[in-house]
Amino acid sequence: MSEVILQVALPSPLRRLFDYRAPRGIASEGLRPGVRVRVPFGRRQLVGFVAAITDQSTIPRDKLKAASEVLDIEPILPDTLWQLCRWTANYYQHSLGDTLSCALPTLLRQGEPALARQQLLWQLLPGAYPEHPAISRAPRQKQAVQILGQHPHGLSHALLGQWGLQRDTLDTLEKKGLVQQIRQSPHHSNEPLPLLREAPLTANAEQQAALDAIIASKGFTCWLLEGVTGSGKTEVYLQAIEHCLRHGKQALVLIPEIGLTPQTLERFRQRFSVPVVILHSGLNDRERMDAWLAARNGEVGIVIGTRSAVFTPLANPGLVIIDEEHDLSYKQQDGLRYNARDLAVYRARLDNCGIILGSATPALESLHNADTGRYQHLRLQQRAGDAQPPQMHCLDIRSRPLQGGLSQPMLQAIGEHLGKGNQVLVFLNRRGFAPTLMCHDCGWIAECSRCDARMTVHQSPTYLQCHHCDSQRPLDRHCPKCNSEDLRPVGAGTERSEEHLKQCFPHTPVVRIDRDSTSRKQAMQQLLKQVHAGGPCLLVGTQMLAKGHHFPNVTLVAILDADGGLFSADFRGPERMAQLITQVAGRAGRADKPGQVLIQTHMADHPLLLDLTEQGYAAIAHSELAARRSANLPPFSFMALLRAESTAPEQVNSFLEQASVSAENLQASQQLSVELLGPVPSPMERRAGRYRAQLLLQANQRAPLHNLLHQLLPLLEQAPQGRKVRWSLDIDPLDMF
DNA sequence: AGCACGCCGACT
DNA sequence: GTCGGCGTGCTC
Repeated sequence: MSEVILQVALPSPLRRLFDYRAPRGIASEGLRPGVRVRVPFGRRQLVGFVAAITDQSTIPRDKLKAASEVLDIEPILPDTLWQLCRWTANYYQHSLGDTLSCALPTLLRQGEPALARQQLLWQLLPGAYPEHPAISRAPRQKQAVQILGQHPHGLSHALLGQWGLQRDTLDTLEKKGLVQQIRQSPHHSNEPLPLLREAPLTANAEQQAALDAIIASKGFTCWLLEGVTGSGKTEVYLQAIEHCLRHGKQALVLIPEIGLTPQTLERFRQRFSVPVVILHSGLNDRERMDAWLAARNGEVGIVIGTRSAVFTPLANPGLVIIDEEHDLSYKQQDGLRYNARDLAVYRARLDNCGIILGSATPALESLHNADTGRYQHLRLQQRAGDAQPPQMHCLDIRSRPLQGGLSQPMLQAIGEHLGKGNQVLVFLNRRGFAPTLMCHDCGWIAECSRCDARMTVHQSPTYLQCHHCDSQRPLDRHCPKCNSEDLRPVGAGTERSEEHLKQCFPHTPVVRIDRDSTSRKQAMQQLLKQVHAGGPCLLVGTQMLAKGHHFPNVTLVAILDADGGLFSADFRGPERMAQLITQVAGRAGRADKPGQVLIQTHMADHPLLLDLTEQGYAAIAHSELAARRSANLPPFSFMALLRAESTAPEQVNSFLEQASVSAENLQASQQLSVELLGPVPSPMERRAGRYRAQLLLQANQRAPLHNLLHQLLPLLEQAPQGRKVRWSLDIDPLDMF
């Protein structure tokens, strides 16, 4: 007589399964892979996932515990999503249980039943009408019947309350047999609604060509929709979604973190009358679970969300859209370090549906995939309404004095645009007043005590802040080295540019948009109100300004510092710089007000800047890809980064050395196809009081890299050195810090 | 990761 | 005398 053994994936960093006996009194037929179980684990109870069911275990009988509870009748995830999670855990070398937990909303992770909260709705029964004799002398009841007659799907108490209708009115009607109460999940709709609330816009030739391609295809296809700013990518998304909905399928839309602007969402809700759920940070646990279940049960047509929404289950998946696919916020930077864009492509493959990656500045990885035919390349090069692309020029600031980060010619250009009643956007990717506080007598620089970094000067209130660990302290009054009192802020951040612009243009409102000025909720919307009013004004801000918003009255974009990207230690520096400048440039102008972009630089003849200003992003992307090819960098090779940190630098080194030796030994028996670079200290060796170093693994093919990692990770988990440091593995790292 | 067990310093 | 520091080991 064989026994039923459950192999359970648990929310723990341990990358293995744990065997349990079936709970007592549970028929084994009720147990299927994918159901949640509550199990005793050490001294606590955990919610795990049945990964497999067998009849034997390598664990001695007396050590096997019985699961305490089966939490689901059906597997909690549809099959393709279950497969996606398994693939994710394997690809990112992460515990399966942890991965599955990441994919579930908090309440389900904690073992709540997978049931949406039911809401009670009042509905008319047949035969109820306002002139019914039973209510002829009851105006309240008459009103209720009238209102309910207009809402055949039913109305909740809360909504009826808005008309001033009380519970007892409805109770009386129920007794008279005119209304009934029904239970329903909040997203449920029981009658087909008209699909569209608003007619689609007329697509131009390019948009139509893209749509034709998307609509014509069946099954899995990945499209790279490369559309310059203002070319109407969103309209293509909307019409592609419409097509998907018409076939009774659901659409999943991923947007970058900062892209969650009310404007974007409003556009979806305005166009479609089908239920749309938006998974945003404002939802509480219950609302999140309800939305998740509604998506899984096929009750909503469209799901919109950020990175983590890639794990939202859909009953009828039909289309996936990744907006601004190059955006870095699709990569999770801790724990399970997945890239939602890459996972979404794999998910679409599993679901056998289409996926659109949209961007004005596609990632080089995506362009390469389009070049090699893995993705279908669709281009939108025309701006709506015949608007001209902005004219870009470099402003050589070598040996020119800067005030508040601004050169004289830049100030002059700003003055000219303001003089014509237009708005100007000043972009500086550095918040605070000044990036450095320096002693004018001896050259001492204020540094962070916990990081290898300089303190940033902030003003009103005045203090020093480290932008790497957030530590703060008051400004020094004397130089600690030479006791001089002549300490000066050097360089300019957004606060200083704002201050200087206010002095230069005292009659023009200056609006600063950065993390500091928008930390309060709604502060951003408040600040932007003035800008959208349309009068002359100056906008100063960091990359927060580069995303999501459009400023039709801005005719000049002033980029104060383009040099950062040219010197960057990271090989992706130029790509990032080109994307950022192109994105900021795209914020400006409209058909009757063409935009101008001025870029301050010390390297006006740098080929990268020349290419960008004269030929645009596509040209840069091409030459950068060529450079990556010859340097054998991604996307022409594949990387994994093993990072370690600890307060004790020698333990960091000893762990990574051990890892390096293990990796070499593993390779000695095979061929040496994975290159090991390091261990080396991280570019910023000390951060928040911890020493950091890394070992880079690089290979020309994915397979050997992953084979090696597969064997290496168990060794690292066992290594005694690993217990003393914090370490993590980043597959396909996007930044090297 | 938790959570316990276990063996050495400053405190009511 | 105890409370508590975090090293080490285990979780089916």
